[in-house]
Amino acid sequence: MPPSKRRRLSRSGEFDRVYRDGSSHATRYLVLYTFPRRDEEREEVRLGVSVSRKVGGAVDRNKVKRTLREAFWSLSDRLPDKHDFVIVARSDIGGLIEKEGTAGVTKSLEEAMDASFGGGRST
RNA sequence: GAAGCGAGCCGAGCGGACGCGGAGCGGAGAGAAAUCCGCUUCGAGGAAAGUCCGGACACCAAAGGGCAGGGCGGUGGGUAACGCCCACCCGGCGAAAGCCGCGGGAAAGUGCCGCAGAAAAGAUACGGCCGAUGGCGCGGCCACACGUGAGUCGCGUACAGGCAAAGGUGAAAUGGUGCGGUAAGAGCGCACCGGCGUCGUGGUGACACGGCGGCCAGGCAAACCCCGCCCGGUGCAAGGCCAAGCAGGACCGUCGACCCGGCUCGGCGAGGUCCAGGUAGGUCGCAGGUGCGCUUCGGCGCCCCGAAGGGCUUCGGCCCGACGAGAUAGAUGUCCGCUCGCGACAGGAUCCGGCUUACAGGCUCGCUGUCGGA
RNA sequence: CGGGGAGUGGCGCAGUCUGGUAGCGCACUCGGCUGGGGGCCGAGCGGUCGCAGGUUCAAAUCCUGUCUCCCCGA
Repeated sequence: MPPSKRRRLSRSGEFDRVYRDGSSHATRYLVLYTFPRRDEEREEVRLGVSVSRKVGGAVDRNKVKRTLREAFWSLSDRLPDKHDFVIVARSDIGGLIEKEGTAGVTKSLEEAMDASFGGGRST
């Protein structure tokens, strides 16, 4: 299992590349963008999270980000190498976390992943 | 006791596992970089919030004068400063403790006061009231020259004149109520109340109390304005350093451009504007300081007390003590066990002092006496 | 993080500076012209002026607080 530290997107250009050239799949609670990187040596998976002010205040938004990251890296077995991902939270996700916690977010994220690149990890 | 009022404080705790951000140490690798591993340690709030004020700090050459512009507004203190705080005064509310108030000037000027109403700011006209005085008319008495008036009385008229109470409008009508007074009336006179001026006393002062005078003065300044005090602009995306990268051209300018927020005086002194092209990375700023707590000393204020003295609050000084967040797509959770009242509002982004707004529940101290009990 | 702007019928806007009547266009309803539709003409319906306090006799307008939305700045 790869460690989860600091595998983050941090530049505006990196986000723009994923939005523009990647593919997207949405559920009621989130949108998952997927972008396969080419021509780079690094094989790691990276994640960016976007939570707008519609979701809530600073406390709520930090909590959504934490929960999304935790759910994402708990599914790291399924992730293909050399890909960048961006998860955009939709405004209903606050209620989901309050009712079902991390498990509900993980389920919603799995739905999006199924639609994006199918079942289990491809060798 | 219930209710109410004021001030201050807390705002989940403990243990375990897995994680997150910073710093330090050790290790892997080759030696200091990058990366990875292990250990230690630190890691959000009373409002961190809204960004409404005030400062620190930084740059604009220095941060200069005048005008314009903006802010504040009872008095006296406090403060680095404030639009903040404290005490007091005045006005309003409450039975009280207390609470609330952008609370200077309307006899410097300008402006506004819709509808209604006679009238909305010099009050005057309008509609009215009066019949004391004069005039006119009629009648009685009186006089005589017998149809006149120069006298007198009564009635009428409203011509001269007197009056400003009543005018059921309005948010507001040149003071209110009562008595006297008069032809009718009127602060015309008197009593009480309200307002103004002046003098005296008390107070640092805002003001308060008392005496006297006289009835002259509508409201709005969160309308312009006047008076007093204060204010240069921009904001850490300020700004300094380093690295990477590109391509130049046109015009203006030391005969003084650009700039100093606007105008002007004055000043600075070499670059500026536009088009095209390139890059939007790192690091410093970035945290121990006008801040907090305790004791003591001193000062302002308020309260208790016969006095000596004491209590509260606030500011300043000395000593002592505590306090290690500094991120940069941006760190505090998840799961399990236990306790209780089952946990609200909500998280740094340069820092500090205030204000305002949001908030489950709880604690401490002081006060009031509409209600109940003894 | 800092700086600015806007909330008025269903929609887009005036009115706010200078306080007393909330107005315009489109849309909607009814009637007329037409064989019918469109179009034109006439009449009508519809607004807590984002919210809460304050000043004033009187507030969409002036003042304070608060909520929402939008724009700009390395």
